[in-house]
Amino acid sequence: MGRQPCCDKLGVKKGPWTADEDKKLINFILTNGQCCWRAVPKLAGLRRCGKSCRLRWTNYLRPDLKRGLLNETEEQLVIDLHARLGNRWSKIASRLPGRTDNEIKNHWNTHIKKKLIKMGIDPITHEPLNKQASSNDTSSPAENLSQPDNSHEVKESDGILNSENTNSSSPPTENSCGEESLLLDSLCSDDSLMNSLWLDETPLVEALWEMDTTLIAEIETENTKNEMNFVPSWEDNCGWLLDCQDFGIHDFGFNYFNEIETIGTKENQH
DNA sequence: AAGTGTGCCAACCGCCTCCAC
DNA sequence: TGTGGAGGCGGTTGGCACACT
Repeated sequence: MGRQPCCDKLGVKKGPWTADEDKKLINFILTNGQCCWRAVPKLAGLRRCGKSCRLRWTNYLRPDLKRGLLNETEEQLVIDLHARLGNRWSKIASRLPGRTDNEIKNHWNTHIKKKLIKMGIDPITHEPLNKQASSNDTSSPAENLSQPDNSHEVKESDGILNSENTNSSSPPTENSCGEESLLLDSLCSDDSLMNSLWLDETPLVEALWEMDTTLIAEIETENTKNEMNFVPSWEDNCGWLLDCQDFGIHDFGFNYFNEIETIGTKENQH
């Protein structure tokens, strides 16, 4: 006997989520919090698999999500992190507040991959496609990628990033500027952070957010006219709901959210 | 205007890891 | 220590929207 499916396949709905289903799921999560996804569909009155609910929530409904295309800085960060971490999308996503692993994965496959190939860089190894010609050629396109080192296939058991030996303290490239260089500087110089990524230390998330907020402050000071929003507000993140006519936002606006939250808080206090 | 091709992204699938028992 | 269940993760796919002919 094989493992039982995560949910009863019979009667489980698949395909795109409807506004009503979204509403139910949001309602339930805000009231009860995220726990026991398997039970969520039943308790929330959804004919969905628990996994599907979790995915829908984490990838689409979570209020702290940032929507829209990745900006250049984020893209650069993704490239750099990918060079070090490989296809560990969830780890990469943890470095980009408001972005999901799925979103980053999609963006990588549809945009960045092609971009890198166009630039003559192997998106898998991050080495120039004609690497043999000049592995240390500073005029190679790789320069534009903040010199992603070739040691991205770091042995996890080492516990120490090989990149430490290569470019961890190297100065930013001349092409880097403004917020990009700030982000990348921080990334390159923060070896302990990268080690944490590999060691899966629990305080990582907090550390990352701390670092990001520091960066935001720096970046905003640096360029107040820049429209980057690393930590969008609740309204920013939920703004899309307002744009969503199908959502019936008249009866499911922020007041609704707040109401649910209040109820949830009260209930949790019991 | 209609048909076809391409790009994009939400969602699914199956494997892996973690943890409780 | 072994086993099974639940959640997490990464790869893949289906379908919609837009561009092109």
